[in-house]
Amino acid sequence: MILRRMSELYAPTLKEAPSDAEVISHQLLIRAAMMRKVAAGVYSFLPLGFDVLRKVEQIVREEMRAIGCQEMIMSIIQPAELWHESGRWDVYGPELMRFEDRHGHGFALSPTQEELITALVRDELRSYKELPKSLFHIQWKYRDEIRPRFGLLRGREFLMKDAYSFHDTQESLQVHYDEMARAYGRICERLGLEYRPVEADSGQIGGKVTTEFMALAESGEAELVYCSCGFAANTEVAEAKIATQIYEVDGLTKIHTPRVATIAELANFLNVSESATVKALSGMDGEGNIVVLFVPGDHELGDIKAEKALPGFRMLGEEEMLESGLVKGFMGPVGLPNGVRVVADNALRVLPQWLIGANETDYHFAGAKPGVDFNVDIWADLCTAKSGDLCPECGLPLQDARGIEVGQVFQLGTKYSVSMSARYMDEAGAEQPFLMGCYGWGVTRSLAAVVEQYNDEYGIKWPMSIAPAEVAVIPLTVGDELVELTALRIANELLTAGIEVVLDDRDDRAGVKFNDADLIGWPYQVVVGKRGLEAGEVELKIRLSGEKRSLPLEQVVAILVQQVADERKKYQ
RNA sequence: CGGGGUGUAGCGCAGCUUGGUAGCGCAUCUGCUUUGGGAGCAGAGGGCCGCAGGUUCAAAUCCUGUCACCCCGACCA
Repeated sequence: MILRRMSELYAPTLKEAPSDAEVISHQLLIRAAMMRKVAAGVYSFLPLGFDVLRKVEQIVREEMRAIGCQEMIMSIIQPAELWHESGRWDVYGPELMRFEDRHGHGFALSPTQEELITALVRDELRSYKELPKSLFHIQWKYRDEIRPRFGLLRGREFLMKDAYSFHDTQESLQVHYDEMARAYGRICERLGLEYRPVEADSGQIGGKVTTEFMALAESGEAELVYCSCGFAANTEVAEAKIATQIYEVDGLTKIHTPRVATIAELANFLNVSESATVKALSGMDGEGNIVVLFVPGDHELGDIKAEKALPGFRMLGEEEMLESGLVKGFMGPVGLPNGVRVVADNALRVLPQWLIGANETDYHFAGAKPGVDFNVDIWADLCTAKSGDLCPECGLPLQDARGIEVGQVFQLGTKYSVSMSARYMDEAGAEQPFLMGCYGWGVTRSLAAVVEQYNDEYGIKWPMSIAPAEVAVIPLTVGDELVELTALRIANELLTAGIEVVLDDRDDRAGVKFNDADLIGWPYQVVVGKRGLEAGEVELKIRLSGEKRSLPLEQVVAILVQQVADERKKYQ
């Protein structure tokens, strides 16, 4: 190894963050000279950021290889035919970045790699004897996001590890899926991430069984609920038990509620909690039927759940509501226009009387009884879960958190192998479609997630496992030969001991070096100054804990070697 | 895509209402001083005021278009 010198390093740090950087990881990665913006959602990595990126990548690589997943690399450029074959050229939508070559042939920049890998193996992976097989690569991905934002957290270009596995039995797929999930847990731990594996929706990728790995962070775009028993799920899919309250009256009672058109107003008007009310929403299912959905008043309809219950579902606009004879703000299940279907959330099954709109402006009903005053056509799980709802597994109240999705594992089943005719020959000589799994990990995103969790007012506090260097040696008092030589000697001895060192030999004032060291986030900082040397000491600062202590000059290298070794172990 | 906002030096911003020589802080360069928490003084360089039209004697400023970037966005219950 060669000693890295700050005087030669291209690391232009900034005092101020660019005005377009909103979240802390975006601001600090720019300020600490880790990266620079190229276009909306597109970034270049500078030397420091590149080193971090490579380290994250290496951890992911090691964990994949450790479970027998083989590394390869596939092209970013994919021919349109493959996407036509899987049917996703039309389905994937504008997020797919498309282009044509000079002959007018269509191509896409890969947003994911199911098509390419399936095409790659289908002709040559032919026998059950060769299964299972698991392959991965780490490659740039392109998704033309509607609104790129939050720096690396939602970019249009991002580095991703994606792995694909091929199996002949569900048991084999399950075994590998579980191995992957455990490997993902280890990656989180080696990156120092506080995380939770959560139940999730499989979205555009398809498939049924899936788990998301969430790095906990306030800036995260995903909401999740979790329980002390270990249950955790994305609020989009969590099947929480929702408690409702009864607003009890004697028989169906019409209440005059002038200008009380919202749940908050209704609860306030009758002085009851929102959970004692029932909320109505109007929409249209995929076949064009008008539907009215009912959920507990203190809950929100979940898009994904609505889509699951009523494929093709969408909300009605105001004009459509008028045309359908629905009364905005006062909808209810009693006295709906003919042909309107009633869909209700499962939580309302146990509510014997509903407090609900009367389908008449300025009126509500109390005591509306399902099965008596009206009928429910479909019961379904419709609500987005939230804190206070009860755990579906143990019944305790759930807590909520926000998270950054850093990885997701899927059991795809035969979705792509069927659509793309990828088959093997089984023991009986019959052709069968592969059972497939796919497993994504966001490399650039997890780098940002680490910064979201490891920062303070001064800058980044890298976990040692991915810091751009383990120790920074900082000579103060420029021009003092003893200081400079001592710092150089310490740096070289550390280097010889196999430690990654950077020497801040810049001709700058102490304040500049201290501030840059904290901003960049070197885990260990060794300060060599004239004052300390006169007492035979140098100072060690540990960025993560903020601890500072003086060390005898002759012992500093030995102590650091031990400390670094201990710190490394925490991330193995 | 709809709504809102912003484009002026590498970065952060003022100037625009009321048209009249392009400004400030940081950064950069030179010199001197300074040197344990983002130095001081003196000097210097750096601008297609996003782009294209238009109005005007005159446009960073007013008008039209366009591009880029940023923020918000089912919500009737």
